[in-house]
Amino acid sequence: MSSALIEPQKTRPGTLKLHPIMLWSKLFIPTLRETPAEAEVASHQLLLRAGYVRQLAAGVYSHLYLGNRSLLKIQQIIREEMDAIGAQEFLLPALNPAEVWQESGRWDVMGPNMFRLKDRWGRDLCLGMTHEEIMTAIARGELRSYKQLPQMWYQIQTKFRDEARPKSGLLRVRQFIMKDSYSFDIDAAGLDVAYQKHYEAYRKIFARCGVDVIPVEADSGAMGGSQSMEFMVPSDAGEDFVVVCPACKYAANLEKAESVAVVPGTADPEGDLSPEEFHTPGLKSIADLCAFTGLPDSSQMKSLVMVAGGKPVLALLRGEHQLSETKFSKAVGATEVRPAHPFEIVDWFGAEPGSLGPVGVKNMPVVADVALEGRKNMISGANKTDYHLRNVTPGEDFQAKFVDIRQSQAGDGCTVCGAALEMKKTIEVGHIFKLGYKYSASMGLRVLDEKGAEITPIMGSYGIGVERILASCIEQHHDKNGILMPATIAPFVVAVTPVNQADPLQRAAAEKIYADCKALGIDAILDDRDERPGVKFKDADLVGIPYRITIGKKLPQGIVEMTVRRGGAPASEVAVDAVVAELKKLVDAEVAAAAWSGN
RNA sequence: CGGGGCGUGGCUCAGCCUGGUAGAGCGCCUGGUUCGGGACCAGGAGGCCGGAGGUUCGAAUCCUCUCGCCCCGACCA
Repeated sequence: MSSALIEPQKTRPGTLKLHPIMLWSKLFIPTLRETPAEAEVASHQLLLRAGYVRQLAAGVYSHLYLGNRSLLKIQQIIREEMDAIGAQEFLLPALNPAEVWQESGRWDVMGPNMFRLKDRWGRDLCLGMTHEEIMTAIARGELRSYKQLPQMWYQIQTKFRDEARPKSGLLRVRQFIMKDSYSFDIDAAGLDVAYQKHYEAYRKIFARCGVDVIPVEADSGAMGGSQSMEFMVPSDAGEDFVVVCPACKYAANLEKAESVAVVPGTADPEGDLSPEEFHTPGLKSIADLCAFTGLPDSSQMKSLVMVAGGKPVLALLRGEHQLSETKFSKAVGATEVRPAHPFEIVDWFGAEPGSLGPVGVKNMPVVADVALEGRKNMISGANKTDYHLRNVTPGEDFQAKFVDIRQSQAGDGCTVCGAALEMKKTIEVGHIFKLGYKYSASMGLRVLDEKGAEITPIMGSYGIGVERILASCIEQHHDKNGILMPATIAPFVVAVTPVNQADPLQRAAAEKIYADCKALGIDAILDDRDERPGVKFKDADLVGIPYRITIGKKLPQGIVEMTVRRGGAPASEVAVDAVVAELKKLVDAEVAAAAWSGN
């Protein structure tokens, strides 16, 4: 083996080399033939089998050499795009004193999700879940004048969250790498610019990493934020639902999605009828009533008793619809919302759950979903155990505030174009958020404007889950043989594989090809292991190396093979002298194709 | 936090019901034969059966407690 190969390459000042030795035989790449029993989702299984990660504890993973190489490449892409919009990279402490979190009020709000600890003096500390407080603390100490704004600061580092239930490998963990950036602007217009810049940077980042994302409108929560968008990767391994319109661009988080309910299955009975009680012994569910009355669930009125801010509210929906707690809490202006306990219901209604309805309710507000507006002569509970009413007409037989409190469902009409909406399971990989003044106001960040008046800067925060990009990329791109990494974030771009390591000609050719790849900046690994070719091919496929140059039988005729992992096309024969140039062309084309081309 | 499942060499698992000297395949080490999609033969190393307590002459196996991991649900700035 030529010793030149294992000597560190000369490094120009200021450039960063990941590792000088790229000989497979020298690297720690512990691939597994069998799938470890604890792994359920594809990305988790493959990350383990391909030797990218090992688990240390529930939701805590070690990133081994290959995993770290991919993560570093992802981080580098993020870094480039963040720098391109003028953001500045910081490195912040993971260990935070309680005080800053108490100032913002989140010491209490975060509850058991925050890792907390005490130092030797008994002082409270926590491990940072996110860095709004720290960034704001820096800003308020240093920013004095409008002339210093806007600012965009970011960091790529480990954050902690004591998840109640870590799961799905790297998809939901307790310690993770996150890119978070924070913007400080003089006014809302400035924030709009920072937000838009991040939106575009994020599109570029995800495109370059080879993950297909759907940007969706998201709920900004009870934090007073005005606008928020999530970047979602469609995948069955995900746990967030997103509503998308196949016809127009509409897409929204399920919590927030608006839609038009489908037309009821049966037209309402005509006429100005009065409510009429009927006996329904033991019938409690909507399904029971459908069977009993012979009317579809869309003719039933569902009554849910909620407790909002400590006070009862009656929520009404069409029988087949689900309540959106997010929309409901917004509708009633309460942050804390929960279903009522059965004993409370009996107390307030004098009837058991299953026989409730809006008629005659005086002791609480009634909020009805808009899908009930204009309906008439429906079925509802009678507020008398085992009795229901027919011919109940909203607005006549009871008064209610009509608001959209319904969770959208697949098949609903798009509010923009009317097409039938689809529902997708997704993984959240990024979130951009107009924070407003929450942190700057509570933590006392103020600068002077041009008139010398004190003003509070407006903030935004923008996060990306780095491991989630890796995991969701694998979720989207894998086959029976292993991971199908894009060249942009694969741990290595090409595996140079001599079939017979004992053949000095093959070895020499492989070393030359390897060296030529390095010279052209192609991240190569030379599989110099004294293994049977099948083992090398299987490993290269499993690990997700996008290109392979195989040096074998036809070398004496000056021919080697090039295999493209994605697409499953058969290997092509290429002249030895041309193969690296050919590879370079393919890689460049792939990288160029991954760039975001705009909307 | 509720419900379920599982802890036995590095990995996948058998053995447990019916207590009696801890097994297989893969991987690993040595030698040999092989060498284009996870080779074959021979030899070998490696396990306080998650932990603690109990029952018993005797516990991987039965009982109690505990810890850990996975899945479903609740939760998720």
